Amino acid sequence: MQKINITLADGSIRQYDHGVTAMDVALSISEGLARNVLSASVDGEIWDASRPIEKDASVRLFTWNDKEGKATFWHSSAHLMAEALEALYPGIKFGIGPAIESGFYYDVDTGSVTLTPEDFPKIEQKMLELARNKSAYVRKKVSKADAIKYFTDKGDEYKLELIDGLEDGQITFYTQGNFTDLCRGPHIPDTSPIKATKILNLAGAYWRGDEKRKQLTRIYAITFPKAKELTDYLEMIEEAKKRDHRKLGAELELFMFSEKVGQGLPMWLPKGTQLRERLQNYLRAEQEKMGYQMVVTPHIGAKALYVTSGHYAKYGADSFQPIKTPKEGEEFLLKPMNCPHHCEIFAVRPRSYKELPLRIGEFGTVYRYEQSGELHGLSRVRGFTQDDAHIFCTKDQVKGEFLQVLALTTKVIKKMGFENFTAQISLRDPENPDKYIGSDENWQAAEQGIIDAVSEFDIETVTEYGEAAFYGPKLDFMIKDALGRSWQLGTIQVDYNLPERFELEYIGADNQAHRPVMIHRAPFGSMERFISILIEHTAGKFPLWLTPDQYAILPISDRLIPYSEKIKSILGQHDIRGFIDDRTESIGRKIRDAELKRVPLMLIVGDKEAENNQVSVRRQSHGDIGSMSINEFISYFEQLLEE
RNA sequence: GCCAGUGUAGCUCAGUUGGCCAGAGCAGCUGAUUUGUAAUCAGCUGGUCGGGGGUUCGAAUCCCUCCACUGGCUCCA
Repeated sequence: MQKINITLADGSIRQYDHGVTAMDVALSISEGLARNVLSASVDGEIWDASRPIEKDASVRLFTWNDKEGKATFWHSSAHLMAEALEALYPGIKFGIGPAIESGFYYDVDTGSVTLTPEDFPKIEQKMLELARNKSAYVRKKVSKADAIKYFTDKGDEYKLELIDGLEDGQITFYTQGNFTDLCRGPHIPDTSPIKATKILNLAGAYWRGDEKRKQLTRIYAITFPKAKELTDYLEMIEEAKKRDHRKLGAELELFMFSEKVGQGLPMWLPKGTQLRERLQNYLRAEQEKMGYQMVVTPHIGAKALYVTSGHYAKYGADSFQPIKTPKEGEEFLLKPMNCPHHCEIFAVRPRSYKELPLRIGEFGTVYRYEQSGELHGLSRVRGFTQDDAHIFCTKDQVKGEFLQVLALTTKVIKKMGFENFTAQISLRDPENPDKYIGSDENWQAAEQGIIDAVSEFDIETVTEYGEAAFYGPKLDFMIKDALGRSWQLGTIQVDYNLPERFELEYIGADNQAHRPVMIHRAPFGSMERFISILIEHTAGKFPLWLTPDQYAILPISDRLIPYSEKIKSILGQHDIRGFIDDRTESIGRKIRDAELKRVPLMLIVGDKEAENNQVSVRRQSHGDIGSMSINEFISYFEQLLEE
């Protein structure tokens, strides 16, 4: 028997018989490992653990603890769900059924039947019942003709369309139990590890993502190898619901919406406004240290401005339509972007190279028409404020400026308590050049500028093609919140195009006119979206420096109100802000309400404290800290502020 | 915008197959209580049941339509 060399993840090389499977390899290492292997990669390609390896290869084994192992597990679960659906709803047709970040979905055409959440338990039961059969996932190569015949007989036009796009000789089917699917694989060895399952929700999804085509029913679900993991997952979902910024925003009176004002138009209540302005003040101060200058521009601009910038051609039809002056009929647009205004500020007078880089910042409120179905709390709205700035610089300065923005952004994100973040480099889609404006040379220069700058900065990056803005490539910051969910935050964009469109120039040292480069950047992205993420990340327990009320003084009885006022005034002199709960309520009640309002520090004052010039300190979600003098409290506070 | 779902008091929710003046808790108001580390007690106020139209002797309940919200899809300068 011919032998082949298998290189394992730890770099060791072992010899096996020709045709060995990853499962055999695992078994040769340990039985426990073999039990847990879900899939493998062979020379970087994800394979079934049961697929024979026919040449020297480097093999990695994936279990539930690997991202790849989970993906295989969920993909196989999608097939299991499909089998269950076919058993319960004969004639059902299938679109695609991939694994996603948490779980999987299958797009199905149920014909005349409409699925509802009441159907979920029976689908779940059927899945578990089928899983217990320990059906193997069997891979089979099929010819294109046979594949077409199979799905023609079955009457599944979606699969036929998928097959149409595949090459003969590359088509594989997978069968488990009574269900056969067109599938590239890989799959887990058999259905038995699928021990817990939950159908999560239903949604409409266009076939192949095309809104002109038929809408299928997308069934989202998740499965686990252990029942406990499902319970934990469902608890996490519950926790996420509790932290939902729409719920907390209303409870903490941060912001509101009103039907009368209009969809997607948030209004900031006093507490939310405090929070937001504190964030802005912080960012403004950081930016001013870095040489930014603030400006203010109007909320509307002449239509011609956006024709010049190219935004009108690109988005005009899908925007709020122009408003007109009553007599002259001149057209103005609600400002969807600040950059054209800032370009005009640059052009206010001839600029010298000595002024560059010129960093123009604005907390600019913009209005964008978002489709009604897109609106979501504060994270997707029609009127929002960007923490925007545009840096006008020379080509030689781009890298340095980009690095400065990277430094600013990471500093700000860390200050907000996010530890876990990565950068996504968003480049052009090489297959769709028409989506973009500007010359190839400019794009190349801009893309290379980003890549060069980021390579010098210590940050984990991923590159995505087709995610660039229409006028230039971007670097987007992705953060992970306390529940492990990913969010896109701020962005940095290098732009050679707008300066050209606005014919911006500066006079160089050579006394010649040159075109500046523009960097667009917004560390938070928008105040609205950022605050929505911050609320969910902190569950409403904002950092002490940022929170609207830092303390609540809770007098035990009404006669302690004068003493409470004295404390409040002393704390005010130290820039410590808060309020007195002067209601005639029990102390238990006042504590409960302050806890629910997420007030970080509660100062309970009774006769004892008043006699000794003390306060009894209680920390939100920590409990009783003990009594201390007012000065001691101030140092305690300042110490907490440092943390 | 599309698919599915939801819409009862400021909030959370009850309201059997259509049938007396639509209910509760919390919040609010009034009064009493002056309280020691997560809800003091009592009374009261509050709803054209999302808007409009229809079916019916009778609609919160059934139908149509519009609006908003929720979960997705598509989109995101």
